[in-house]
Amino acid sequence: MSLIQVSRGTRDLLPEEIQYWQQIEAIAREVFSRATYQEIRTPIFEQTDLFERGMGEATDVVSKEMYTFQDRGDRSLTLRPEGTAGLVRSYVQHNLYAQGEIQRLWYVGPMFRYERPQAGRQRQFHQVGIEALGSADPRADAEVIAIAKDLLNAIGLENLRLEFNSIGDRQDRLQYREALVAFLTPYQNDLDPDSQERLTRNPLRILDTKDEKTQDILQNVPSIHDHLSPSSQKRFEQVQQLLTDLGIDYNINAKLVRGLDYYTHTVFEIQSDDLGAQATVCAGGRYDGLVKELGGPETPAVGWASGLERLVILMQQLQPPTAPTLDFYVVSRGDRAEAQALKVAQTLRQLRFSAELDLSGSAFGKQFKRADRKGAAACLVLGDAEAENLTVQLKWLASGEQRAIGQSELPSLADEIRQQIEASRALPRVD
RNA sequence: GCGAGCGUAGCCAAGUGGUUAAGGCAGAGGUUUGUGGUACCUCCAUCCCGCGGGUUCGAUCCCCGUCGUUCGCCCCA
Repeated sequence: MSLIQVSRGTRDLLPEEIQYWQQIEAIAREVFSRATYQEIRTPIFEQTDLFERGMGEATDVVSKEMYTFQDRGDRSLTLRPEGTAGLVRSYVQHNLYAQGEIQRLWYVGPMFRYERPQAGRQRQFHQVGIEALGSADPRADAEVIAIAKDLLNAIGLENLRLEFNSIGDRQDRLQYREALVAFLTPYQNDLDPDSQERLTRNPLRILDTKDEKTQDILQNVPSIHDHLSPSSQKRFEQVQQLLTDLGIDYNINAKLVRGLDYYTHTVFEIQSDDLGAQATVCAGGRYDGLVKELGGPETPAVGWASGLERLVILMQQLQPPTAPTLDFYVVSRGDRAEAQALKVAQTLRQLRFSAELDLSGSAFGKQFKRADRKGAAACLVLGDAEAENLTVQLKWLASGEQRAIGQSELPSLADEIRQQIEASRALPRVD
């Protein structure tokens, strides 16, 4: 037997887990809309060029992690590895910049990277993110960070660290890059192999290596902060002040750089200790050059993305899954009764009760056993006698009390029954 | 792409180079053919221990490969 299973690095979200996803999505919607961010949905695949230009061809994501394919028209398409590039493409394509000085947008959806799966990392994974396009105001930086924190707190996560840094503008970074290479070149042969490779390709990335020997060498490395222009330095300080004013704790991390080329000035990560090796639950920063790079007008922007799988892992550590509540379990036996039971179940649902219909046709005893296991508040019972006179037995499972009511009485009794359901949930069961 | 561990029923899980591969949960049926939660009984891997190949008289157990998975590296959310 060769059963077809999910592809490597993808997985099914089964009902037991999905409640966490729905909870996060609901909270995100609420938090974002309160901050006047609007949802945007863009395609899951885009032209490959978009990501190459947007994220930088030398980045790992672009150079080795993209799901790229030719379609039947021989176009090179790529499953989006992140959300920002597509969102900015849409912003430019639809001239959203013409509609106002700032666009606040959010998105959620699947992203794809060809990587080796491990804890908190899938090939198809999901991100939720926000972007504020059109403002260079440091308050925009602080706002998006504050919203990230609001979201994570609303989900119930604590013990998170905000790592914060400025990597300046292009000029600052070019200068710093030279200084960095000048500093590291004498140690070239002592660096770990990856870092040696990066020395020519992307020296800033050496800073956040986990290799201990390389980190030792980096003890006295020149700081990016000494290479920020006065205006970059000022921005950096302003954002810090705003965060402090908001009561948001942060840790300035001069070695925090990010993997994508488009970042400028503010970069940050929010990390958790409870995730194994993949500590980052939310990351982002400012990207003042990206809109122009993708053919739009010079437009400053700032945003972040958060990995839903990682948020779900943390949530599952905090709250046990909750079973859905059930108002009614509809029990029936006999041809006429069974037919009426379906109608009764539909009536209950139209009256906005939850109701499960037992379809087994097994003995009443079995059906009650199931009702009990499902945690129903009450049963409606139909047998031959009830079918005959169009009644139904209403039985409360906690107390065992039972009375006959007419099937047509259900609508007029709905409010009373609803109150009793509330009450019965609060009561311990009677033996 | 690299390294290490793991792969026995729907789930958890014991086990052995050789007759019927423990146990638990879940599930089905029954004791209780119109009334539930406990208890008890029965059933639930008999081309079979991920798949393919090898060693062996004989492999679920040893070896190789492969796929999957877990954790880590790289990188990232």
